[in-house]
Amino acid sequence: MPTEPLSRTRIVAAAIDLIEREGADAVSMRRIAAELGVGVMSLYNHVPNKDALLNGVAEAVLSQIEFTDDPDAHWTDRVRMQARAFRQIAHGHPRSTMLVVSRQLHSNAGLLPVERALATLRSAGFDGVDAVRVLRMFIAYIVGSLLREVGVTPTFAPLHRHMVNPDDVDPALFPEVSGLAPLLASCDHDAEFDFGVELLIQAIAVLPKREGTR
Amino acid sequence: MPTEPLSRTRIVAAAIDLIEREGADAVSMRRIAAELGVGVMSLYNHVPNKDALLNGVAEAVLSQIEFTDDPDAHWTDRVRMQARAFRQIAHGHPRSTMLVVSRQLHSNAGLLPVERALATLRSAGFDGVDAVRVLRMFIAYIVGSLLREVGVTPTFAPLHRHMVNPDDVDPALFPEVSGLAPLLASCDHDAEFDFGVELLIQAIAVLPKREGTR
DNA sequence: GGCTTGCACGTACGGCGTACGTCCGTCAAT
DNA sequence: ATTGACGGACGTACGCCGTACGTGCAAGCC
Repeated sequence: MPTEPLSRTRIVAAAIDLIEREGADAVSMRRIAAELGVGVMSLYNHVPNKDALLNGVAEAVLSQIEFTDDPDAHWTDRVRMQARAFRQIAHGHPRSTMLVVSRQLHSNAGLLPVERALATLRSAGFDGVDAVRVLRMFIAYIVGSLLREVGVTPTFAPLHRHMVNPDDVDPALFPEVSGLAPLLASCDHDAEFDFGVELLIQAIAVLPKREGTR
Repeated sequence: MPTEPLSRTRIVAAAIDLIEREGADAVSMRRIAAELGVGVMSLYNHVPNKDALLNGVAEAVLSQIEFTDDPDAHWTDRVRMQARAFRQIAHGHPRSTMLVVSRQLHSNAGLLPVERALATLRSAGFDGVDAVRVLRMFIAYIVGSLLREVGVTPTFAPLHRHMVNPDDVDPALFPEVSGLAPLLASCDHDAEFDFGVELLIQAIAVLPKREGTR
């Protein structure tokens, strides 16, 4: 049985699989090797160390997002589409999301979304300074939203679970929180995300545009 | 020499100190114990496990932020002030920031900022549903911004450092990125943060307000 | 004095990342 | 056909990690 030869790609795939099945904490070189039916140290023939492997995971996930950009559409639609495309990560690879947003990628995988976004914003008439500013703002919002969605950051209902009975929160100390507890306890991530995106788009749409494209 | 008795508070303080000095990776029970001149297992008399200790760190940092809320100020000013207060975390405890935003806190420490924010938004005339929505949106933006600021998330200039010469980015493939490289490479976090906050405030200020406060 | 209680501490176990050395199959040059 | 170099798979070993468990000691109570 000529088992498929080991390769960086296969290793990364196994890592992603493992993360999605058992969470990021379950990832160890030994575990991945076991998953592949291979000795631990064999991995190091294809990957310099664990950190690089995790970067590989982040890149792989990132490069899977499907940008279907229509250059003829209105720029607001294009921005909306790109934001949503990025959010696919949270759906397709929820437990890898943290990895994707928290690693500095020095490869082209990380540059493509940036390039697309900047092109869209420039085509909308923003100069370089504003395009970068707006992009950074969107990224901050999207990253924060994804983290909430995959449960890294709280909904900022610490009443997420675990304290179903709102007895734990003193209504005298926290009247608003306890009054709005039902609203805080549930979160429609789709709606929540879109609400923010629309608000942001609307906000930047009225941003005064300078002339000198520089 | 009656050395100060060990206590949860002292342990948490040592942990924060260690994180800020050497980064979150340097934190281990052994290391903290050594820092306190104490046996490793003594820590477990005051803290059930490492995870709980890290929660303690997050709570301690979170509860240090100074909210100076002026109920008479215009709500837009109050929102601005609260957003900035939260951002103090990144300044006062940069290397603990990740911990603060990524841990689900089931204590009052995490509820106080939420309570303040909700109260402010309600006083501005938002009903419960909108207040929660807007709050979530702000939190997402702030969390994302803080992570960028403390270097967890890239500026989304992967050209942050390490690739000073923009030869690594192919101008043919990434015209915008390479054209805007100087802008992407530097980031004035103060200005960037305020830009977003102002945009958000402005956006929600024009949000239609429903009547029925329910 | 005896007894309980609480805390500091040592030892030990299983798991981690990875440096290093070994072994073996393949293939080019002889 | 023989040899030699080479690349990849693997085992061993080291120094870390979190923490379960047991021991010993000092203070407070009867």
